[in-house]
Amino acid sequence: MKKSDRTRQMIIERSAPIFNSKGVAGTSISDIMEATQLAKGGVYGNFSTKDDILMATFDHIADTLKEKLAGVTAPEPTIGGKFEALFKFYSHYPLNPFVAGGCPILNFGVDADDTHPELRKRVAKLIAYFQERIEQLVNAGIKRGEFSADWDAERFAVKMFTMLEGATLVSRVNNNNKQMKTVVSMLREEIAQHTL
Amino acid sequence: MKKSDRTRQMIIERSAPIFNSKGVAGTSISDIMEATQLAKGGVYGNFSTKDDILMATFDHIADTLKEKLAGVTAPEPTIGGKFEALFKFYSHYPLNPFVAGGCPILNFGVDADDTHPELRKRVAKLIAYFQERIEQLVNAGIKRGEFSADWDAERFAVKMFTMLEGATLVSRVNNNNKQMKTVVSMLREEIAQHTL
DNA sequence: ATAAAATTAGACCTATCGGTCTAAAATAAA
DNA sequence: TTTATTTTAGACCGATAGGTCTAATTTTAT
Repeated sequence: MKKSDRTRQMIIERSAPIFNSKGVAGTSISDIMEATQLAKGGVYGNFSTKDDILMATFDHIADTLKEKLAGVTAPEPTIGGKFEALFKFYSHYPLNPFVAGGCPILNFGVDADDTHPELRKRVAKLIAYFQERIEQLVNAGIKRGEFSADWDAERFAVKMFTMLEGATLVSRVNNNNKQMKTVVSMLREEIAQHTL
Repeated sequence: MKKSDRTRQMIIERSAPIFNSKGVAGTSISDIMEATQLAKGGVYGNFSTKDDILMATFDHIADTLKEKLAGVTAPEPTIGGKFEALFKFYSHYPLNPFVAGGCPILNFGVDADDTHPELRKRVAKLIAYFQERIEQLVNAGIKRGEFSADWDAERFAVKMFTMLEGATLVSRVNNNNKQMKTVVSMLREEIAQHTL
């Protein structure tokens, strides 16, 4: 592996928490220079524009999110267990996110919707990915005989995802995980109602 | 009323959609100069800093939101009717918000949580206000005999608020109200389940 | 109508923005 | 180890950022 590949990756990793905390417009190249301990030439030798860094960073964050959440559910043998693992994790997610600054879907989604069509599309794809995973989980649970067959997986995916994102917003603004815990407990109930 | 009061108000009103769309860091004084057709002196004669404009603008947006939502529910005599009016309204809210740029709670909340403690607190107050209003609505419905007495108003307020905010995020990122409509239909069901 | 007060235009200030470029330094190939 | 290549530092660029200040204009009160 070439040196520049490692440097590129280092820049991406250190830019992630900055973009995620301060937003796209709020993040400057000098923020990135400081975080990476590189001079301007070091940064622009690996990326052509700030937007180039942004997009590469978002893609990296998206991959990280997918991996980490897969890691949360993977050890559990049952679908119910996988949901429970997700809930345990989400209970403290708003104040302990993977990437400093909170949920990247929330942050980049809000940032991009009026200002950056290409980024907006990538956030949309990431949302679709997570909602599909929830849906697949429910359907797998039905097939395995854990959940009742009449449960509407798509609607539950929408409910769970919107509640978790909304609770992340509220919990971060309140600097307090209380409402996320309330949301998780309600989602748990809903799963229990459909568990055979 | 003094001239400066009117000018101040005009600056606030025209700054609102800019801050709400482009974010705090993404909004420049020259954006505000262009929107108000004022020169620099005209802006800084009425506000001392950009942050001063921001805070006054947020307070104005908060008042607008409270008034507009009160206006949606006011004409309905029953609590069920008030919820139904809210749902009708929210069904197309993400792509037709009061203030251009989407839901200010979402936008300013995400913007402020890591960067602006004072603004963060004001967003928290606004969230609390809306959640309390939902709670009061449920409790009023119980007292009026519309809803079953065992319904937990506080938990429903958290569920409804987080779902609506999450659905606003998703709908704006998708540029499509579909998931908001799904969320509204699920909230309708939940209300129906508690309606006597 | 006039004088006093409030308001505004716009030149100006320094700092920082994103980005370019070249010479030096570090790396990789021979 | 020498050479060719890649990578980096940092001076430099024009544009724009937020903010100040003064002279001129507009409002308001008399």
